Amino acid sequence: MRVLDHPAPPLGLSSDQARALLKALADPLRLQVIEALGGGERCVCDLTADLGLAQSKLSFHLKVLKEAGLLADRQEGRWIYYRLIPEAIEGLRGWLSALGAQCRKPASPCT
Amino acid sequence: MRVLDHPAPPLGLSSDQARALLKALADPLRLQVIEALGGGERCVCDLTADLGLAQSKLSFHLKVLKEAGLLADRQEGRWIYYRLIPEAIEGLRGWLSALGAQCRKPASPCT
DNA sequence: AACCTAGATCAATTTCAGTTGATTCATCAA
DNA sequence: TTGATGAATCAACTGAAATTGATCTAGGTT
Repeated sequence: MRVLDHPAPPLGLSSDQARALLKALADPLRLQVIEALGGGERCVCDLTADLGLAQSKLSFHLKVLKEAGLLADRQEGRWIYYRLIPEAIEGLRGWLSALGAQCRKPASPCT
Repeated sequence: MRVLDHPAPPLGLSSDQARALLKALADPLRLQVIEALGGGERCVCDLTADLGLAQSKLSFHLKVLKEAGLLADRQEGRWIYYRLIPEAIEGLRGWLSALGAQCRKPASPCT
């Protein structure tokens, strides 16, 4: 299930949606991919070369990122171009801001 | 190494720091902990009870979150209180906003 | 048609994070 | 001091996710 397929509960991700995004991002290789795509759309062959990865390895991680809703792809002839979906990142940012909001009050001391 | 121990490169997290935070957050149990602490500081015994976790299990995850720089703890008698470090969340948000910025340009077609 | 290349997929393995239960440590009470 | 409790730590186990190399598919080319 794609995280962003849902019409979206009014606005703002559920915990689970956020966690899926976090998990997808929390891998060194995938983060490199994300950062590489931060500069704009790229084809798989370029990514493979730039990151120096085995083809099946990259393919695996692209799939994970795509299924998480972070990437979209598009075919053109025999090449496939991947790009970031900025709304996914934006959604995660929004979710994070809800977290930090009200956490500064001290504990009710423990009995 | 604590992610937030560094005086911090001017402002803004490194990739590695961001990844450490993402990884720490990308676990269902740890996310529950974070959300539980969103309401304010809590002692471990309360968290254990609220989340219905084995003690060593919670302890393990608290450690992960603390080492990632997301939580701080404080001892009071025999109890230990944990709280969120909102700056960590804030830092991650900032890092995310840098990502989505310029990713909308199409690929330079692949040769 | 035969062939080549970009990329996805699959099965087998490896790796590593999370779980479990036991043990240890420290603080407080009797 | 002894005993009890809150919490961290450790070693052994489990399982999910990543890596690897091979195979498969589809689009182009000749």
